[in-house]
Amino acid sequence: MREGERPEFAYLMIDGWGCRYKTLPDGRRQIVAFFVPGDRFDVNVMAFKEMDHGVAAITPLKVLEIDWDDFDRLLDERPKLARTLWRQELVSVAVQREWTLNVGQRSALERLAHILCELYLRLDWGGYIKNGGCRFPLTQVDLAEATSLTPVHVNRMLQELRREGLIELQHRMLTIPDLDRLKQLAGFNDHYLRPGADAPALPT
Amino acid sequence: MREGERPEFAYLMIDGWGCRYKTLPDGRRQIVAFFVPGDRFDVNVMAFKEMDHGVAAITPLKVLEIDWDDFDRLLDERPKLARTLWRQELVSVAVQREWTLNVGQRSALERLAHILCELYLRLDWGGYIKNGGCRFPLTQVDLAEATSLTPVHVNRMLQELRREGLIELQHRMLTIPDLDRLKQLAGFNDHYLRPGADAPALPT
DNA sequence: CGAGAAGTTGAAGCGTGTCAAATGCAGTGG
DNA sequence: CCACTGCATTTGACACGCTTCAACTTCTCG
Repeated sequence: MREGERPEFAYLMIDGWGCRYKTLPDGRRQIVAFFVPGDRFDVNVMAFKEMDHGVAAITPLKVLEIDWDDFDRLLDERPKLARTLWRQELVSVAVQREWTLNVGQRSALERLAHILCELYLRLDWGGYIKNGGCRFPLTQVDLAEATSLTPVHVNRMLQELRREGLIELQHRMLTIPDLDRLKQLAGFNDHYLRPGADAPALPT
Repeated sequence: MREGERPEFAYLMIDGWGCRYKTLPDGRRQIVAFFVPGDRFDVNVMAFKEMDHGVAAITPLKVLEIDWDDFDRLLDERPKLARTLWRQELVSVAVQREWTLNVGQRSALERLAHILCELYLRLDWGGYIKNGGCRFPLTQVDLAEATSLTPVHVNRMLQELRREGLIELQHRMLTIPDLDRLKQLAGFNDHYLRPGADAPALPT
């Protein structure tokens, strides 16, 4: 799905790795979010006449296509659905704010550490961590576009993380031996990912 | 309102300038969003047990405080309200994505130009531009925290924008003589701010 | 009129980008 | 099974945009 397009359906991400991205007129490209397996659900709807960003698959992607009219009917039939979607979107904004902070204030090393922490936790909560490791299909170019660094520099920083024993990453497999140390380095706090089960305001 | 707190009420921004910000453990600070007069409405709700970010006033702020129970009741009574809030939040994410792009990919000069375009348009739509100018209470430090630059560098870039005749900014007043040229420089596109009145998906 | 906040200036340093080439790896066809 | 191809990763040398630090000036407001 490209920037500027008007999507024909609403989409619900079911499985696979993907990303949202934005580009500048001259081609500079920023990945602004990832989908990973295990994400509860990421609804992709159009609030605009044109998409303000693009969506790309990283691995083959399983998505649910929903007709706009059906979607609309669903919202009418299930009065609580809109609230749930709203709440979901509140989480999305929180994540996006964290990303703004990430590229804005953290050093190259911290940025990578932070993104790895986030992805790792999301995969973990979805049950995708086995023996402390997981599939990790992102290339260094992907990581570069998500962290606003050059692929060359991502490479060097990953080497440093490996040297420090903070990550093992090879052949599209990622292991994090000591997540707490990595969180520490990244200044990572999982607040922003977890809509508290105990938040009183927004019953689903 | 501080990061980590649990707000007692829901808040609706009515008037005045304010910002949302996030900080790192060592004090580095990022402004992740501004409120400006004329914004249709910005609801401040808690989706988390703790706030993932702080909110600060820049000018005196007029806000509506809403009791959580009242808010909840309101959501029940007005089935379409949740949809509206959802839609509103979709705009917020879009704006936040643009900010991620801004600090991630644009040069210092472009970043400033972009943020000025955004604020100027939002003020304009709210009817706050008179004779091509408006009150502009942000300091260079504020702009620095929003653009992830140092105040010193913001200063130099603002001078360059002035030298090029792209902005006039003094005594807390901002004028943009030729918005199109500034947009051009910034790579600005207002897609992300305007939920199309003609978007079919999300009737309010 | 005085004091603190905001804005301005210059010189020097550093984190990350740029460029260019080499190496490794996976899939494909002969 | 191996040569071939294209993409991903790695390495080194050098460049530059932005930061840092520190001092000075100008505003704002009690």
